[in-house]
Amino acid sequence: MDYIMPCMSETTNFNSTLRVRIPPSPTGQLHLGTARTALYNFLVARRYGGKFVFRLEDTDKVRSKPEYVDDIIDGLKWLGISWDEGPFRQSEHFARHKRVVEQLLEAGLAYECFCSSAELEEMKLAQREQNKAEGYDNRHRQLSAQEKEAFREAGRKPTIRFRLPDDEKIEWNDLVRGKMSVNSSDLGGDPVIAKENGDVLYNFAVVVDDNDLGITHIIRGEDHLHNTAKQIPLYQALGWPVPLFAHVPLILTVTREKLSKRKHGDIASIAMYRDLGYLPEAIVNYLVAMSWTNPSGEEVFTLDEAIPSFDLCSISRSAAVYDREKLLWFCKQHFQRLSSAEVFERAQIHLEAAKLDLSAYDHAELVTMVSLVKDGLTMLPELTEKLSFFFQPPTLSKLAEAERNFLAEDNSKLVLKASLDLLETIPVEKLLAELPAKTGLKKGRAIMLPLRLALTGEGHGPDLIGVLSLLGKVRVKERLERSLAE
RNA sequence: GGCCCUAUCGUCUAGUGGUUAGGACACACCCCUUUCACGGGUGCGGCACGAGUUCGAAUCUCGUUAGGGCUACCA
Repeated sequence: MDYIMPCMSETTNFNSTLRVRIPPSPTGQLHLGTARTALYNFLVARRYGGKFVFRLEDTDKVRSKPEYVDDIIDGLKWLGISWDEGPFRQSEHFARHKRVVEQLLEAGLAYECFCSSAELEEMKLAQREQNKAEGYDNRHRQLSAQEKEAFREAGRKPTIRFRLPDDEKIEWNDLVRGKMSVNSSDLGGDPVIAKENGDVLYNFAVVVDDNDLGITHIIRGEDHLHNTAKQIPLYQALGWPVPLFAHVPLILTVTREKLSKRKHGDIASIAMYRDLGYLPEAIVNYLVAMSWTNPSGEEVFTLDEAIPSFDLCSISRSAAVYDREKLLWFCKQHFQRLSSAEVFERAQIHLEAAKLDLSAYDHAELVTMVSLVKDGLTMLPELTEKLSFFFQPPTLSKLAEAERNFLAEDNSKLVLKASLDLLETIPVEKLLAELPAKTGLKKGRAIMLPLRLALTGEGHGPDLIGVLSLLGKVRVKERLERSLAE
C-alpha cells in the first residue's frame, strides 16, 4: 500500500487503508498541544489518503463537560481540521469495554486486586525509603478463592489489573524516534484497567477503542511514551494487531516545562487565539513548522500546501519552546498573503464590535482602506485601531504636547490654510502635489506632518495620499477647519 | 528515587563522515520611504563536555552533564 511512509522499514500487519485519530478528553478547552497533534494526524491522513477519526475521551465522568466538547469541535473547525468519522464518544462503548475486561479475566490475563489505597500508599512509601522504583508489586496476582472471599466479606471491592509480562523487553519501531524499548518491569506494576466502581481506565479503553476503530497509526505526544509500553502488551494479550506508533515532541514554555492547559491557559487555549483575532492559518503554520521543515524551503505555508510533502519521519525529535515573537511573525506573513477583501470580511465583526459606522463608506472603499494597513497587521482587532480615524474625526486635544505645538506653528497653519484654499479648485488627490508651490515649503515632513496630524490625529499612519482620497474632499475640509479653529 | 526521551546561534531549525556549519524569528546598523509598517541589504551569534573509532566527526560509539517527560482507582 502506498500509505507506507519512507521511514517505515518494518512491514506492518495492516492491509487496509491508513487510519489515524485524535482523542481529546473534554476536561478542558482545546489547547495548543492537542491542536498540534491533531494537525499531524490530519496531515498524515490527507497525505496518505487515509481516514481521520475523531473520538472524545470522556470516560472521566466528573471532569468531562459538554461545553468543552463544543469548544474542542469549534476549535478544530476553526483551524481548518476536518475529520472523516466521528465524533465518537468513548463513554458510549461502556458495555464493550466491560465485555473485554471479562474476557481478560476469564483468560487469566487480568485479575482482581483488593489492595486499598492506603495499602498502595504505604507500599510506595516503603519503596521510596529503600530507593527502589515506586509501583505496585503485583501482590494480588495469585489470590486464592478463599482469600478473595475474605476480602469481599471484609467489604473490600476489587479493581481489575492487567497482568504485564515479567521482565520482558517491550519494543516498537517509533515512526519519529526509531527503535524504542522499555522493560515491562519498569512500568510500575500491573496497571489497573477497571476501577472499583467498574469504570474502565484510559490505558485500557484507548486500546479497545483504537482497535475497534481500526486505527493503524497512533500519532500522539511524547508524554505517552510509557503508555505505549503498557498498551502494546494489551494488544498482544487480546490477540489484536499492534498499530504503529509515532510520538511527536512536546511544546515547552519559556521556562521549559510542558505546556499545560491548566498552568498556561494564557497561551494554550485555541479559543483564546480565535477570540483575540489571530488568523487560524498563522497558528496552524506555526504549530506545524515548529517541528517540521517544509522540503520546499518555504517557511510560510497553509495546511493544504503542507499536505503533499508532509512526512512524519522528518519531524524533529526534540521538544520546542513556544516563541510568541515567531508566532506573531507568522501572523504578519499570513495577513500579507490574504487579499484585502478577505481581511475585511474576517475583520468585520471586530470592526462592528468597535462600533465603527461602516456605512460611512462603500465596500470598495472599505477594502481599499484595509489594503493601506494590512501588511503590518498581526491580529484582526489591530485593524480597528489603525482605521478608526476614518470613521471619527481626531480629537486634537489628545495629541502629545510636542505635536500640538508643532501644529500651532505658523508653517503648519500655513499648510492647512493653503490646503483649504487649494481644495476649492482641485481634487484631494492632487493636493500633495500642489502644496509645495503654494506654500513655498519643501515637500516632506513640513507639509505631510501637519496634514497627517490634522486629518488623523496621529503622527504615524498609512500612506497620506491614500488617506486623503478615501476621506474625500468633504471630510478633509471639515477636519482642516476644525484643526485651524483649535 | 526509578524508567524513558532529547541535546547545532537567545528561540525554531537545515545538516546523516570531508560545508567558510545554511536558513528563519529576535536584536543592531544601512537602504527604500512624508511617518509607521512592508520590502531589500549587512552584522551579531551555535555544533554542551570528555574520551574513543577514523586520514578526517556537528554527524558513528561510550561516558558525563544538562533539560524534558512518565511514574493515579486522570486522560
